[in-house]
Amino acid sequence: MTIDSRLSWTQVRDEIRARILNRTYAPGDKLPRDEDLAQELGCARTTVHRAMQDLSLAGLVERKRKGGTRVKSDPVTRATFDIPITRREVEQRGSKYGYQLIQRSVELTPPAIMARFGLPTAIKMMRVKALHLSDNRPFILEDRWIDIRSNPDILEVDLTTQSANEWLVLHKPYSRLDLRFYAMNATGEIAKHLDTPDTSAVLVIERTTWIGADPITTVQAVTMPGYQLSSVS
Amino acid sequence: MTIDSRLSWTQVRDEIRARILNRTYAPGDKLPRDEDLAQELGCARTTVHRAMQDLSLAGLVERKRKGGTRVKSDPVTRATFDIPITRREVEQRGSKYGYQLIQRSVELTPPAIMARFGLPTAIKMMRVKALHLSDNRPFILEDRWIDIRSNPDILEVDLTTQSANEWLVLHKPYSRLDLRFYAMNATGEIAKHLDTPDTSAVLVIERTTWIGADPITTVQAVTMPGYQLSSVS
DNA sequence: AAATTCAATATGTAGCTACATAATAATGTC
DNA sequence: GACATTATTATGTAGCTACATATTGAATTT
Repeated sequence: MTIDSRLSWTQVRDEIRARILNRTYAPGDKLPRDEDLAQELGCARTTVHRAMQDLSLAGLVERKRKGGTRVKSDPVTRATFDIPITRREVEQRGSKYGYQLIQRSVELTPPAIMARFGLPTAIKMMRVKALHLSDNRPFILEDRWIDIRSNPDILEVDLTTQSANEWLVLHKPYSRLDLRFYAMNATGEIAKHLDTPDTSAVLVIERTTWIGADPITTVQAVTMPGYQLSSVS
Repeated sequence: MTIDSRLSWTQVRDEIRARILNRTYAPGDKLPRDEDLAQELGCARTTVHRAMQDLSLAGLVERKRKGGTRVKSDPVTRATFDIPITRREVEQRGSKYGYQLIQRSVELTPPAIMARFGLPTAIKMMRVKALHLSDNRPFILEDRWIDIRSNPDILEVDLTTQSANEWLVLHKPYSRLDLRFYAMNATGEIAKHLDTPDTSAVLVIERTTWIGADPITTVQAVTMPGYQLSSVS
């Protein structure tokens, strides 16, 4: 867009955002209709619409058909995070990637895993424990459960050389994702695999995916001490 | 849109996504031009454009003017997180919110804080340590630095009753945000304030904001043991 | 008065045109 | 051949029209 021509949708968005932070439109208030704002700012309704969509995505406003647009009463900081494939993450840091399969079995899901998927009863799933290495040092320890009903082909994959992480991300689309982060003290077995002192604090990434209503996989990825996650710019 | 009429942009997006996961368009491949895809799928270029924008935002493809669209070679899991104002977070869990100011001073920024902002030299900033309580139990301990050049009015705010967290979020817009999560062992002073055994693992949220190139504030928020962050659906 | 129906309304979506912009490819000049 | 200039091309943006859809609120019926 040209600077001195009409307003671009980003400019409109910034103007509205400024007004919200100005208290011109206070938290909980109803904003003017798109069309009125468009007329006031001298642009088309589509432009205001685009701006509003962005603000809505950013969590600043809430829109409802007919109901109009209102400023969210409790502002939140919304940020995006990228969780790359572990191999790529290691390689992008300029380190050598390594992978070790620790365990591969078929087991009945314990209650904790059923809870993650929201399953009412226990079923048999494939369980894979593996260690990702960076320059031959432990990097991430993963404990994964895979639903063999929705992914029977995983049984054919050679998991001694290829990580289930990578195979699933590349071959299994998901429609729903739950990601959560928390801290824990590395206990006996985990501390041993990560080669770290007992009770050292580690960041855990828990990732569960479904396709439709069917579970695909859930992983608990325990990162090495000092690991840090940062938002995408 | 009507089901049996033309394709909606979400349908187009899903179709393209399916093809990417199908390996019809493999990682690194160049996708057809928007216009060609539009013709093939029987919709307008704008519709394909919208779909592509979404896929680009989701991190699945990369677009460049003239260069066209290509499938990102290393797929990532992208998720969004909301960091609410602490008071709201506590209240939404149905607990009573409490707040205690621990320290309020003006100090020269140590190297660690300069690094967070990318400052070349040390400057004087306001430092605020405070404890957020949930049902009278420690919930989050924050150690905050505020640039008094860009926020002189913070000096007038009574921080014994109102948290700087809330005041800043409500009154200070930011143009750039850096969020990072990591785990640490609660040390002496932190463990004491959080009323938790020494060395227990805690999740730390570090949040730094700028307006333009100017620093606004940076916080290290140490959460209580067991705290968990989860992605928005 | 309660329930149902229906009209009004604000946002959501699709398609079209026109032009802007950035990156590449082709061309011309020295 | 190296460099600068220009044309080409694919995506990005803005505006318009038309219609879809959800929700509110008024009108109507029971």
